[in-house]
Amino acid sequence: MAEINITLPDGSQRSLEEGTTATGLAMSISRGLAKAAVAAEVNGVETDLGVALPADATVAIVTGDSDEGRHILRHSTSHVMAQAVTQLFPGAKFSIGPAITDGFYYDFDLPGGKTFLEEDLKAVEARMREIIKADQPFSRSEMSIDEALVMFADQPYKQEIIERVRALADVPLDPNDDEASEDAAEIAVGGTVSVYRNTPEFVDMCRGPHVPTTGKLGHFKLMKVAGAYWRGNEKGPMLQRIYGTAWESKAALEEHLHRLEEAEKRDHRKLATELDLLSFPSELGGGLAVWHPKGGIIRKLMEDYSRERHQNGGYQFVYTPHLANGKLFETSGHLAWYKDGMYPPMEMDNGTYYMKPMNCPMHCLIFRSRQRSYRELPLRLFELGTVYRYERAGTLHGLMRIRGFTQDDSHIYCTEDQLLDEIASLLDFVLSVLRAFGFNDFTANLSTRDPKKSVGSDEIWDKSTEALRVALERHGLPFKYKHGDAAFYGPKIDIDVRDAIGRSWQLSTIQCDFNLPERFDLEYVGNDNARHQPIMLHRALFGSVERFFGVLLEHFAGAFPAWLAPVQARILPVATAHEDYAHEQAAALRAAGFRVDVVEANDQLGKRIRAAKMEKLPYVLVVGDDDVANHTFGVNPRGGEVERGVSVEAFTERLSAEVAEMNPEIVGAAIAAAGTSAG
RNA sequence: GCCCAGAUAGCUCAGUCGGUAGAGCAUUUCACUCGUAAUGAAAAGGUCGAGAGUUCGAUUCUCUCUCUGGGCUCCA
Repeated sequence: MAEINITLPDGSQRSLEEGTTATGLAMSISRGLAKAAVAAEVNGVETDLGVALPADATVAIVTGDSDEGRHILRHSTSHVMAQAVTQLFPGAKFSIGPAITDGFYYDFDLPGGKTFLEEDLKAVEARMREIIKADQPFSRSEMSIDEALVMFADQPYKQEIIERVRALADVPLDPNDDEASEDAAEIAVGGTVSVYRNTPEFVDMCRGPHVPTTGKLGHFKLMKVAGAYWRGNEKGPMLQRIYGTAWESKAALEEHLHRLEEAEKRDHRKLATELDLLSFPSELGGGLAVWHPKGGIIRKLMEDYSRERHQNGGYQFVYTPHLANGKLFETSGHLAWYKDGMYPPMEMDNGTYYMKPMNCPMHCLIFRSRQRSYRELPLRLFELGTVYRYERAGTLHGLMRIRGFTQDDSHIYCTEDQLLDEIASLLDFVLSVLRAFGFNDFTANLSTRDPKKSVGSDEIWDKSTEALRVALERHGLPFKYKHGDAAFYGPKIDIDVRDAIGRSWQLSTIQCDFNLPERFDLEYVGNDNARHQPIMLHRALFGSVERFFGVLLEHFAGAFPAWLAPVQARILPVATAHEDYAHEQAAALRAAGFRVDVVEANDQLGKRIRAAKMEKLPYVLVVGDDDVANHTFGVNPRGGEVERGVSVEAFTERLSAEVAEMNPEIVGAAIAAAGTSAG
């Protein structure tokens, strides 16, 4: 019997009998590995375990607990779901069923326009478990495009995908290019179509690989049903999408479900209600919020901090109205590009007015209000500008997607020579402000031109994209490209931050704009006494104050750091006799610049402490006989141990330090104030 | 905008197979004055999201609208 040589990922070599499969290889290494294996990587290509290994190949066994392995488990589970659905709902048409983050989905079109109900999901899940128990093989075969069309004669969505394969057969596939290529790349291998058959009745087109048998699967849960457009096309048919999650073990599945519960607990909409921060009265209309006092104070602190930093950063403060004549947005081009996203026009005596959907055109008017010199550049205009956008009803989501919101918006006008330095220092500024709010993990995206949705010459786009790239590299911030993701007027850098439970949020943005200066005829007089067009940068750090607040709320799970907490300390007198002392100390702390309240002894102490803990206050101060006698507090910090007999001065200092730690610049003032009045 | 599911007291929810509703917490009052996560009692609190239809009668069934949730699409 001939032998073949296999190289393992660690570089070691093995001799195996010719015809040995990846499963055989895994078995020869260890039984445990064979059990955990879901696929193999042969010479860098993911392959089914059951394929005979070629000679002199480098082979890695893919196990279910790796990212690639989970991807295969999930995708295989989606096939099982499609089989279950076609069995339970004869005549069901199915389209695509990819693996996604944490799970998978499959899109279906049920006969007679039927939709899945909650009970249907349970039935599908039960049938899936039967299929898994039956340990059906996933057997691969390849066929020509014409054969595939016959095989899927009653599956119109599959037919459409096969036709795409045909159309793209001579074109090299670029999975990044568009969705069509992506589908085609999934199933096409060199002009043929590969399919996987589970039973004589059920076969699905797929490039693979898959687990060898359905018995390898099982740690899954169907999560929800949702509508989804075929091929993502709003004008196309609406399919029924079932989402599921799948993992390599029961423990991993449970951990995932637990994470979802934790995320739900810190949902900003839930916390906003529980902590009395803000609400969305239905009387106001969708996507519009009112801020209650406790949410209001946090917002004020965020805005104050932002203003302070901008003032120190060389920005100048401007204010602009919420309404403008439509001609302004015609000039800016926004009316042409985003009319559908703007509130309907108001006809008035001398024209048609619109709520402003952004601040930039007005800032351009400020720039243009008089002749500008190069000596003024870079000119940085800053405004907490409230804008109104008619977000489509189905897209609204708490504070994250809202119809009236406030941007911490700035427009920077500079010369071409200044551009790189300006962007690089802007990156420092952005990250420094984000760090003050407790974020430490950043990644950047560089969005490039979408030729179908953009204005301006290639030269200008190339130049500005290059400027952003160089600035990112010079700054050393790692970044990824998002091709075609830019706004119509120029490329942009987005900053994603990771929150306390690992979720990523897109917050800050820096955008290059060669378009508005042109449209508004902006110019400055250079040192050559000639007129030049400035370059314009748009940037926002929070993005929207509302959204940033929502992200903070979820990041801290409502337990705001001391500098942002609506109430920093609550004093609880043990009994009525200690109320005077409690009020005196509260007044002193307030005079020192802290936010402190008192809850009198009408309820039992334990109950009042519980209430304060539910409000997630940083400090609860209990005062009784000892404290009145010794000028002390019983300090009960959030998440810490109770300390009795802490002197008033020591506590004041501690709170000052804590506030200052998070926010060095603003809180300096509070420390100074505490130093003078607490002594 | 599209698909699906919802809307009952300030909050979280139960309930009415069609006969106008109930709990816990919160609120108010009274008693208790207490040293670190729920003292007891009482009261008050609802056009059962809005409008229309069916019906002797609608919070309940039907339709429309508004708002909300999960997705899709979109996101200057």
